Amino acid sequence: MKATGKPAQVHFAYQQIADEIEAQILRGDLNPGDQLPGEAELAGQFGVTRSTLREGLRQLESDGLVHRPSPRRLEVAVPQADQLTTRSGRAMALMKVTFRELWQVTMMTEPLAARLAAEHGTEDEINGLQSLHAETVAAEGMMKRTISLDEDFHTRLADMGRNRVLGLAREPIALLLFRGFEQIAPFAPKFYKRQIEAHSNIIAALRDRDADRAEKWARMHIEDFWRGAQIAGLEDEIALNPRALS
Amino acid sequence: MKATGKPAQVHFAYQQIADEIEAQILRGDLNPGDQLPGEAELAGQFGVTRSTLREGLRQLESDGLVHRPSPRRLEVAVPQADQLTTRSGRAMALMKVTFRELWQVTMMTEPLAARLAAEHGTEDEINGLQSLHAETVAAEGMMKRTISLDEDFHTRLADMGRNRVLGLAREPIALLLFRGFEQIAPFAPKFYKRQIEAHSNIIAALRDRDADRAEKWARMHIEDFWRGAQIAGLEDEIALNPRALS
DNA sequence: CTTGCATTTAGTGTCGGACACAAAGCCCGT
DNA sequence: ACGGGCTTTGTGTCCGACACTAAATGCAAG
Repeated sequence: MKATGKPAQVHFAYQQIADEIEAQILRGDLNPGDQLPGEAELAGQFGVTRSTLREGLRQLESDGLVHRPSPRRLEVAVPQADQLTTRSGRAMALMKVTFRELWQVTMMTEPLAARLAAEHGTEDEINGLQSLHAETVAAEGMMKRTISLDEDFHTRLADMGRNRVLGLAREPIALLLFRGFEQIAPFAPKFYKRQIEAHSNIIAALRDRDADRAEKWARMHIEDFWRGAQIAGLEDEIALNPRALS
Repeated sequence: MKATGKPAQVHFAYQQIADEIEAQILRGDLNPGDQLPGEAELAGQFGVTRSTLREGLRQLESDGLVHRPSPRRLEVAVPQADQLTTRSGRAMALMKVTFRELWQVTMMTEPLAARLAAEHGTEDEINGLQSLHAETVAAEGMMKRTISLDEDFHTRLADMGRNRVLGLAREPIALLLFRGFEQIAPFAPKFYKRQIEAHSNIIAALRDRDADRAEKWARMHIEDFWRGAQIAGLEDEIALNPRALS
């Protein structure tokens, strides 16, 4: 039976500072884009030295709650996905998650992304996807380029669904999984073609606003990927490549 | 076209320190549990002052890569979920995501969690879930307690599936969504009973190792939740309560 | 020789002051 | 009015210092 909020250990000054500013941001007293006073002034406000205050700021900065557009300006940051993506990616890397775990989840996220994209994607976005797909076709056989384009394709597809929660959740997972293509491509060269087929079918389904078909093809696409992983014997291999993050 | 790794801006000493130690951890030169030297020694190693080094440490600490079990001991941390959960939760809060977005994703994660739990959960875990469920039944009508127990139920269910990726991805989302029960309960008192029914059916399915049935009941459970949200008119409301995080 | 307590010691958290360097603002001569 | 040089302001880094506490050590009693 734990209470709602737990202030817990707050002896340390730098921690209190970070917590206080964080609270102000969450509470809405400070809004993304707002500029904060200089370090000297802030330090004065909180009654600590600059050194101490700076430690608190570092923490907020690395939490992505504030950032410095120029060294001169310290402002409240708008949370950005890639920030979280690296964090989760690192965590999963350290946890040594397997391809199986990544795949099980991706089997849900990508079909959902495709479905939502079919429902909400605009004409322009579909056209953008189409031209991206053209690049992919042209890059057949070029592994690294294909991976990069594939990541891009799926990320854009997810963005089209107008669901930021899905975008946030799937990005780090999909990234890690798709990167595994590097290890399966040598075993299954024909997967280039199957990927191209799947992508173009997804695009066609989007054009028809056929959510079911989009979802189905996305599912088949990811299933295909799994077959490749099986051929390469990766099912329970650890999915990284720590230096892939850096 | 972006290259793979981008070291980018690294003029700042504290940043370089954080990056270097992070790299050592990711690379495996430092493993979770390893103790690091004292600040003075580290500062000497990197050729900076303690103040500067400390700023780097703060950053690593807030990244969850190192932590202090006692103020005296600084060691490489094992990445823990709740760390990421607060981060993502905060991000979604600031993004002002809607219940709809949360629900759409949860409609995928919880059924998958139930399915995997049916496949991999141990007898002990199922019993644990059962007694948790008993508490929930006893708490019928007590909103806050019910919410807390519900969160716990679903988290445990997810843990049973032996998929850490799913656990990581769903936790912050489910937390935010379920907390919305606080706003729907007043409108739909009968949902206490429906929740109890769903949970006990899920448990029964787990006992029978019936993945399909477990998945189905989980889906119905979340659908029910959505109906409640509709009754309360929350569909496109912002899902928080910033102080729910604290 | 082991155990319990007091003491030393090492290390963290915080302070205050200081300086170089860069950007933002200001001033002035043409 | 305008551009270039000067001043101001603020960050990044350094240095030295001190209180407080937890770990290590030494000492005394069993």
